[in-house]
Amino acid sequence: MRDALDRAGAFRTAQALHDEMKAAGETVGLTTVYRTLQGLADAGEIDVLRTDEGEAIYRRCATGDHHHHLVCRSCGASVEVASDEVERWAAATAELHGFTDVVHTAELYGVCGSCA
Amino acid sequence: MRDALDRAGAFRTAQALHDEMKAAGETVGLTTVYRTLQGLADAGEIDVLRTDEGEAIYRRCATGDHHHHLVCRSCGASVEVASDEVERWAAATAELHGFTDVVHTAELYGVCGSCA
DNA sequence: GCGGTTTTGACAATCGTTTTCAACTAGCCT
DNA sequence: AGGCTAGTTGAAAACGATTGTCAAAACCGC
Repeated sequence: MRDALDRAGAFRTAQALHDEMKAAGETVGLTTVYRTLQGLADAGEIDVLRTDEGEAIYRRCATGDHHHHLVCRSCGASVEVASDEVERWAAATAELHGFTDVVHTAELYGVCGSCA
Repeated sequence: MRDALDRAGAFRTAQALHDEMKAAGETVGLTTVYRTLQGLADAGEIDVLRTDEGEAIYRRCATGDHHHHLVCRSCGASVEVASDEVERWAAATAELHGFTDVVHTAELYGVCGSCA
């Protein structure tokens, strides 16, 4: 499964991943794909985002550290970006309004150079 | 419907809103709630986010301008925040990696002062 | 009132995801 | 080997949010 995600090198839905694994000759059930993805996500080995339509998309990232993504909405390719600015902004904003235990999401969606 | 959202003053799922409207004595079908919310969202009159679980949550915001949210994960209360820093970061990052037509999301989730 | 359009909402259908459960494996003890 | 147990698998059923269907109800200009 990790292999399949690495092969993709981009964000994929569980079902897309399943299709690709089947196409690659692997015999695996959709249930197992969901289960394994969930496990990897819980273990922090892969990142999970939600599309506008609410579908979960998964990606194996180079680092387990906190970071954000610049995702191509056409092919799913993505760049991992870290940003002190965003971290500082999030922390400052949370404190300003008296919120605690704050986590943040910050993702960029566009069209990559190859797809344009 | 707008009234109900205003009354809530916070992010709500379609179903929660439906419950609250029923409780307030309004007779309205869940279908209509979904339909109306969709219409308002398309018209840019309300904001839509997705929870971690993929559910859509809706909120009537004070401004139609682009902004982000600091949302309480306990009661749904939220603060609208605008940030030049984030806008600049998004634009610069997109350009750096050759992405075009980039939109971004940036939301903060925490626990508000009243709920803490 | 009266035909025609629009809005409504109960219900069924859809779709992503999770659960169930029986079949299958893998390991392990003897 | 043979048998026992625990863990893993995947097909099919269940689930929950959302959307589609369609007939009934409300509205409108006449």
